[in-house]
Amino acid sequence: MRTFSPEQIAAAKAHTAHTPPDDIDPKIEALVNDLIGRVADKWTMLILEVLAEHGQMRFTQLGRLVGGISQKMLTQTLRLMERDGLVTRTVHPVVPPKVEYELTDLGLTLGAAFCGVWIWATENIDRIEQARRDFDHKATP
Amino acid sequence: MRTFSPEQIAAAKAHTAHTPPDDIDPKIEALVNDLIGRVADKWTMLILEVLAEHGQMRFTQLGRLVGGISQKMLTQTLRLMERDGLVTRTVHPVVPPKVEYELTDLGLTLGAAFCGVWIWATENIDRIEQARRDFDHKATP
DNA sequence: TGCCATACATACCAAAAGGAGAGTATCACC
DNA sequence: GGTGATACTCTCCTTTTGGTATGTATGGCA
Repeated sequence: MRTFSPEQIAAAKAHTAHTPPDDIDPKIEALVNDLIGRVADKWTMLILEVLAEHGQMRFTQLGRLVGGISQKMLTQTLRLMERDGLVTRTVHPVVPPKVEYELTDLGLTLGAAFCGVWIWATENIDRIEQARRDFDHKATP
Repeated sequence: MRTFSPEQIAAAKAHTAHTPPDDIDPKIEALVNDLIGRVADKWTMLILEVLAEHGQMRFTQLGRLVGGISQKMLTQTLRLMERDGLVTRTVHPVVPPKVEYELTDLGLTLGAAFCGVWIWATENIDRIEQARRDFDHKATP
């Protein structure tokens, strides 16, 4: 995980920098909220991470590396990601079947964007666990 | 939405820059994955956004601004966010009750981290909708 | 003497998510 | 002729999620 090149991270930061985000079109906003809901999904994020780390990969291997994902969820999530243009799916017509998945440019930039959240989580996990302990302690003294 | 100060964004970017993310402690990784699953939730993100935009706010008003959220989900999500140390909850012992919610520093930095994803979504929504149209077109010609 | 406002808690119910397991197609290999 | 490998799909079932509707406490106000 967290394996985005410095160039990718720099690109993401450049985006963040040059956009003064102050539009409030309600229609766009709804679309964006939906999109975020779609993309901020557990399996989507984990698959994104594995593909960013390992590049092109086959179905079963991908499932192993993600860990704890059922075939159903893996297929489903990969299809949605393909539909959104985040991954490419190339079928090699051989027997036994061989299908390879790889991130598109769009997928890579999304991975870079999520990188900030991932870093936030790794950096603040201690504070959050402490906050939880405090909260639970106050609740049940 | 998208109302983080330039300083916050700069801080988030600084984080992204100085951290060479190459640890692979499996225990930490699991914790981080859980945390992300917790935090990358639809209502959490929307509440975060509203609080970042408007600062301190009361329960009912917050619900109105988030839009489309039930009382149950609002209470539930706010409790979880409070437990994680993302918001403070101050009860004014008056009648009728008055409770105010406000982001903590931790909440603000999380908002800043998500900012990149939000910007990614707004910038790429057209490409994604196009990708979806292409995909659906190929599926049903 | 009601009635209202606020910030919940609680109970019930419908819908959706997601896991387990079996089935399928095809060819190579033993 | 039977077995195995791969990438699925399909069905059944359980768990989770989330909405609605209702209850509650309290004091000011008409």
